[in-house]
Parts: sequence; structure tokens; C-alpha cells
Amino acid sequence: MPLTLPPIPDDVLSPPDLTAAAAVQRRLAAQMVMEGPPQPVRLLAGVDVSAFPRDPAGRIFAAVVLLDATTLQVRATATAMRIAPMPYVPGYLGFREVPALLAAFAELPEMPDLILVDGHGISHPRGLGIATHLGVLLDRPTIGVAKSVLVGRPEGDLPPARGASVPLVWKGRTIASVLRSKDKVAPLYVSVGHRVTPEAALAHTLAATTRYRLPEPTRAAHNAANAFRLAWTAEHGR
DNA sequence: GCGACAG
DNA sequence: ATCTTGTCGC
Repeated sequence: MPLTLPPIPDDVLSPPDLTAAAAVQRRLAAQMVMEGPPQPVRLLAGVDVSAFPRDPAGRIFAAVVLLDATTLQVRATATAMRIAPMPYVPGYLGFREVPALLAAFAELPEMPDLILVDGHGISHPRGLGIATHLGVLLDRPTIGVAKSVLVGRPEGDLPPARGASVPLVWKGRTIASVLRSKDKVAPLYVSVGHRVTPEAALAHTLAATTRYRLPEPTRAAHNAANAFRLAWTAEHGR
């Protein structure tokens, strides 16, 4: 019944140190494909994780929510808990969250056509933000939807109206779009994750956004991950 | 060497 | 990331 996912090598899931982790990132980044989804997008997915602030156990509670791409209605939700293989270090977020996210994906009834991830895609020091990291391992289309900048700076002034966007530039290259997803609120940073074009990433993100700053897929996943963490804690302990 | 630094 | 009351602007 559950999905069968590609096998992932141990050193990719849990590298021994940051030097090895960076090497894994460069290798996976070389596999990123920036071409649009082959078939039409009917099923969207949003993913996110929740965790306790200074949890000594390093527990990561992940959620994947499936939504109808047209109505944005939730069709299914899957969750999973895993222990993070390393502490949070800017630039290495994927190693903390991907294992739990993959476990949650394995519980889904079907694979989505496009996945929105809470975090950056290629707008990362080594081109492997969590959205690209997850997308390459699953070899599925992903988009990075971050709430703040990791690297780069907006080019020009961003108009206050929903839908407005300017490039996020780093080292002379455009690595993401700074998108005003809602009138007069802080922008989102939308980047290519895997198997999607920059234009499609921006269009799909805006199309999936209604009355809130965050697009529905990511918003629903955030709520689901948080609810899962609280429920898990209530049933088990600590 | 110093500052920056997704979630 | 999470915690949390009040407060500000539309």
C-alpha cells in the first residue's frame, strides 16, 4: 500500500562530518535538473517539519500534505518522526529534515506531481537547499519556498502589491525570485528545487497562495507537522 | 580575521 | 525551529 521510494545510501542520509556533508551536497547538486514537469500538475504536496527548541533527543516531526492543484483541497496527510543526524547548521538543513520527510513520503497513498518545500532550493551556497536536496533524492519536481534569505540580495525595490517580484541575486547570478505573496507583508523567496523552471516555480507558488502569506501546501504541512508533534508527545512521553 | 547565517 | 501577550494597521 505505501509508496516505494528510491534507496538512499547511508552516507547521504547521515554524513560523518560537515566536510563530507558538503561533498554530498556538491554531488547531489550536480544531479539537479531545471526543466519543467512532463505531465500536467494535478496533485500538489506541501512538506514541513516541527521540533522542540532545544530537544536533546533531536526529534524531527515531519508532515507531507497532498492537495488538489485546482481546488487546493487537502486529499491526504502523512507523518513520520526521525532523529536528526546532526545539529542545525546554516547551509546543511537538508540533512536534518530530509530523513523524516522521506519516511513520511513512504506513507503516502500516491506520489504528487509537484512538491512545495519550506526552505530554499538552488538559492544556497552549494546549490543544494533542502528543496533541491529532497527533489533530487526523490527525483520529483520540487520548489523552494523560504521565508528569509540564506545567500544573495534582492535586486531593486519590491512593489507592495501581491504578485510583484524581483530577482534574488548572488555572485552576479539570479538564484531565486523575491515574491510578494500578499499585499504589504514580508516577501517569500521562491527558488527552483528540482525538475521545474524558475518561471514555473514562481507561477505555481503564486497560484497556490490564497489569503495568507504562505502557499496552502506549505501552510497545511506546517500545521500538520505541529499537530503531529503535539499529539505524539501527548501519547508517548516528553 | 569578521560578519552572515533557510529551519 | 518554538514560546507568547499585547499591539498596530488595514
